[in-house]
Amino acid sequence: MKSAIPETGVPITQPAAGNGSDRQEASLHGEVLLRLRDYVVEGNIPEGARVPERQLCEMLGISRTPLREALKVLAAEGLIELLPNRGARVRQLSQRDLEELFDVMAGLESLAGRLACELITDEEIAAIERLHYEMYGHYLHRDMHGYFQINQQIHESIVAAARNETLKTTYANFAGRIRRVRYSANFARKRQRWGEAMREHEAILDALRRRAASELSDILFQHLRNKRSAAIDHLAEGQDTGLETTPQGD
Amino acid sequence: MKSAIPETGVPITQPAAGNGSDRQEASLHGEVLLRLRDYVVEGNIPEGARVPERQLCEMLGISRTPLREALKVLAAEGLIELLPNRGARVRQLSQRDLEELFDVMAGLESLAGRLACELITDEEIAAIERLHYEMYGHYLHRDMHGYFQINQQIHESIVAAARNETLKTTYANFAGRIRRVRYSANFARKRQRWGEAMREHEAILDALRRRAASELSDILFQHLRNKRSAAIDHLAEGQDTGLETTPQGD
DNA sequence: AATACAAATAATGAATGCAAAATAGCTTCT
DNA sequence: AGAAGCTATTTTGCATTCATTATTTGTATT
Repeated sequence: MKSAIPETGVPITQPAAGNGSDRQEASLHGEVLLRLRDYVVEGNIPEGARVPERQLCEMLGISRTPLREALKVLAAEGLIELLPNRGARVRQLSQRDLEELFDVMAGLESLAGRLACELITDEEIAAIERLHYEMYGHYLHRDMHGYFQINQQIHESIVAAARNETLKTTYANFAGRIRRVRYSANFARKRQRWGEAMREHEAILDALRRRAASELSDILFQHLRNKRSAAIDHLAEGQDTGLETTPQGD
Repeated sequence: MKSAIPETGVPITQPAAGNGSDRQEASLHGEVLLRLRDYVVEGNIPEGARVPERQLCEMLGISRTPLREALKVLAAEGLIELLPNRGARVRQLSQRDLEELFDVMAGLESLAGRLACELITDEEIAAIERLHYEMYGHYLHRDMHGYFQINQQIHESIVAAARNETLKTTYANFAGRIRRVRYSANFARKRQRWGEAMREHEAILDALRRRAASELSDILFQHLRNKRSAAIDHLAEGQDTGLETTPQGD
């Protein structure tokens, strides 16, 4: 058998030349790290599958040294795991792993809400309100995809309003780990749960307007907890196929 | 000038032989990573100072390849930073960085408390109570060091009671980043603040006994927030000397 | 004497090379 | 035919080497 990795190979020719998002890294290993991380997060390699060094080197047009450095970092981030003398594999998340990840995400968002209450401006709240109503529109039209997009933006806005770069980075890290599952989980959302989620979002907005830190913290945690349940349930159902059926549109 | 790094060099002769704590890593790079992390966390290299590859290679008795892999990981963890073509430096934390780190730690402990309320056993609570009274004894005897030790144990017990390995790992990561400062901050604790901290701990224990998740979450966050203030104030005072005077007993 | 310039030296970043381990393939034996 | 054992190939882990960039040292000039 060849390998399950699609050949999206675009060699790194111009290190850190204006390639879309302005991620800083000028060094080769930095470039490799960013590209590999995306590559894995986007689900280009099946869960549990080997991450073949040689093939990736060819794909990226580099030697093994910077690639291996990047792999070590990805392993530290929890995206892959390194088996001694047996190479790297895409980390397979057990149900328990997912529960833990969702809970930590819930804790981080809960913290973000708490901190946001301290310094958030009326303008920022207004912007979130606009997003909220936009999302409500998608809800009414039963447009799951649009809803999901705005939903993400709202949560990211709250994290941004916390004015804590460390928190933001950590949040992004965990978000990457569960991205595929999360997407899948949102599609699994039952109609009833969807309505609940909308109500929770209204409560979030309300608490935010009143800068009620503790209260917002509680609501956000519960909100994420409920998402967790939906996601876990969904996965438990489709356990056999695992994540391979996860939509990867974007 | 030679270098500011003390020669604690003990070459890695027996990879993962029973060297105290049972840290798994069998590979060389893993060994190096663990040792280097401790080396940096324990403050053997002054803040902002270069991390000389060659010297560390000699000290550890390895080549540059595994060392550089470890450096990449430490950079990802936030302990050091890599300047392009200019090597690694021990990350110097600005006051803002510290504020952010303390807040994230506060959020994580707050989360830990919330989760702990769900499944903590009476035995675990009893164990924390014992620690609490032991700590109270240190408080009465004005034994700052003993107090600090037990204090750490209590917070770690709460994190452990959350039954979330991901959280535990993340918590440990952040704890490592601010370890030196934290130690210093505890010594800076004024008598009045010390009394407050004891009362807060009593409230923590009370909420834990009642499994009052939201309440415990709030108390823990506030508790850590107050620690943050003490630490930041302390650092602001001794800004000139920086952290070099930090006691490093253990 | 101080500054600017230039060569020498050392450090970094990445590629290559080599030994050990794992996997695959083949043969042999029951 | 199937299992067990042995060899060949591949892959991994680390050391070494090479090119490039920074830093230091020395020299000349104002």
